[in-house]
Amino acid sequence: MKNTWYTRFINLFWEEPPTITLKDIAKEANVSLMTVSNVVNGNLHKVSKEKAEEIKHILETRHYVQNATARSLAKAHSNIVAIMLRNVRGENSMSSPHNAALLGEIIQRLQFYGYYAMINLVETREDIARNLKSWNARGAIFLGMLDNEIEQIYSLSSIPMVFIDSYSNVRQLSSVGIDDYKGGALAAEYFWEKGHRSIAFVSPPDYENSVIQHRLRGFLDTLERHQITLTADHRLVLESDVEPSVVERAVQKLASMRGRVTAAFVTSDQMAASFVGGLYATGIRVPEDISIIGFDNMPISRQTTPQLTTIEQNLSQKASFAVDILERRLKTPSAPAESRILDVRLVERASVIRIGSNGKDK
Amino acid sequence: MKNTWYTRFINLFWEEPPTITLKDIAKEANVSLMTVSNVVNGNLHKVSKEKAEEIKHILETRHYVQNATARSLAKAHSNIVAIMLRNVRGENSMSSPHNAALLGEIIQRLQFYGYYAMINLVETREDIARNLKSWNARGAIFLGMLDNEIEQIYSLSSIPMVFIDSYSNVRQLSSVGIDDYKGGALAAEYFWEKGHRSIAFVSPPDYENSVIQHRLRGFLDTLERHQITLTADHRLVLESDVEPSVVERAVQKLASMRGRVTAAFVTSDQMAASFVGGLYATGIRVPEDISIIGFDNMPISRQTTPQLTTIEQNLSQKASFAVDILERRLKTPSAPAESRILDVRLVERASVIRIGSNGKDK
DNA sequence: CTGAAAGCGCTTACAG
DNA sequence: CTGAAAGCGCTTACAG
Repeated sequence: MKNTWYTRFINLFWEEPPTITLKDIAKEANVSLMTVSNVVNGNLHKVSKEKAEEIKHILETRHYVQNATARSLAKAHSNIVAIMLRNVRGENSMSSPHNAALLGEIIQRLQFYGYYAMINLVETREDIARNLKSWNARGAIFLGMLDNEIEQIYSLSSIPMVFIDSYSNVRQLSSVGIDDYKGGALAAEYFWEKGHRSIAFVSPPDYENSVIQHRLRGFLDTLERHQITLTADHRLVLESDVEPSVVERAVQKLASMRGRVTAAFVTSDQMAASFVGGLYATGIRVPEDISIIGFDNMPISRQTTPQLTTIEQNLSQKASFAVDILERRLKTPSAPAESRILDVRLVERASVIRIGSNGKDK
Repeated sequence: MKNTWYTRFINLFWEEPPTITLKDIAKEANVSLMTVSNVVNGNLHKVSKEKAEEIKHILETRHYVQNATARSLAKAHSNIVAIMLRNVRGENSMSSPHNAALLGEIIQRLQFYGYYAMINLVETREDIARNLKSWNARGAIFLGMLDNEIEQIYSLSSIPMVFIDSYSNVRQLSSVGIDDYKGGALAAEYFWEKGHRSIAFVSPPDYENSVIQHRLRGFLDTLERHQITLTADHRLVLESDVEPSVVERAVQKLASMRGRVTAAFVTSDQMAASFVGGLYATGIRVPEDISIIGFDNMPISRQTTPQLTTIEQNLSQKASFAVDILERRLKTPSAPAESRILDVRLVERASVIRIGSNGKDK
């Protein structure tokens, strides 16, 4: 916007607080713009001590705030880290406590390093492309992208990226995830030990190489080792894990399997909690009639009655590892890709009961 | 970054996908940069139809993405809407399902209008000042700011702002909130009808003119009309509503009041759910021993056993009203400040029991 | 309908 | 240690 005579005129009445620029500070300090810039950016070895002090003082009294858009344009990159979260139209992916808490931790850590967090709820590949480029983001963090999307994403931009909860065959991928296979295995083994032989698996669709697929494999492999097979009708697939009506329907389905099924592994605490409540409403008690194991160890797993036995993962660690890896790659462009797989463990609470080997009694 | 001979040289090996600019497109289309700019920005009445089509085609095949930092610098404002969320150091304010779901809805609606959402977890006033200015944000949405902060925030910048869940005496304030007073009153009235006379109020601190204070007032006024007073020890204050240990301590406190208290109004479902689970663990049954009313009507209120009677508020409406008000003020700068207070209602479920007027029996 | 000029507020690269 | 020049990719304001 040019500073024409009439914009000045209007400002007289509008009382817009004037924007302070490097130039203003330079004039006031009787130095060049570059010297002020050096002070602002901490290149103090390029400025004499006295001048630096004086300039710092003026910067403070004038409440100078750097114009991030100008800086980004000149440097060809910004201090923005784009966070890409898959969103299904009409749903709210942040109503998942897992996603929400993870995002919160990520943003906090990003801010700690001085980055700005721009959140993009993405539905299409075009969304990703646009968001990745338009703000010259310094780096990007992806949540829950699928294998087949990752290669495409890589070709879109060469800024450092970290993928959370993604499996991929792409080499040189920086990623943070958990041992989903083990999580599934742990649940299966625990059910087995407690005498369960007829078990259900409840989850969103197990897309190729997805988190869910790995949990399912760990679960199936372990059951198989114990000569148990999971029949097709014991596999409940929820198209949405946040839509109440979808979850409710699955609860009814499981309720109808009473007697034929003694236990169910539900791949999130959020869903598992709905199952506990929902089953109770239909007269089925957890764990007396059906035992349940959840996933995540979110606060909600302690708010149900009975409290949920669940697979624990460390969310805040997942978040900080992701940001730390990104930060290393941003600081030193030659830094290699890093991947971290966090461990999981089973937290024993009250939603699983021991039954006789005939699959009926306590 | 200047395009010197050696940066070109390096690029030869780096294979950075080249950034396409207006200039590149202009050259390819044999028109001036301005004509391309007009097409990109939809000022089609300034361009002949044939040229427009041709340029559009080139834009597409070249995957042109506008450089938002350059645009923002030239226009003196960006398409970013800053979302300010109060955060307490060491806690994660997004682990509150209410905040998380609200944020998700806001971001979705912001994206619908073509804005970018930058999330700022703010701890100090300096955080707000910096975040408000540095990106030339087009507008800002504040969550849960207190009365005494709002005036200061106003003086920081004159971009359009909308406050969610804030009470303030500042005139010309655009805000969206709910009828907190009524929410408190509804809970008190319901307890009264069900025969409860000795009631507790559980919440975070009731800062001056805060959401909590208004709920408390509605609650107290209603009890008073029925000649009931809430004694000081029946007022449980939680310094944090997300820290499990803090909530746990409050649960113990309420448990110790068994017999002296027959009901408790807990100002969020999240906390209320912890109370239901926590009390059960100490052998106190809800609602038989203590009745509970929550607030928000979040999914969790249906996942507890018993399901929570709660005060419902419409989160997605709160979010879209906030964004819509902001959008109107952005489109037409002369648009007046708007405030909306959403209604609340009591959702009756199973966490409150009727007791005899002597305060003991069913 | 089209375009050349100046400017947004900063940084890089270089000369003193 | 300091600063004048050129440039980042766009827009505004204006002349044709």
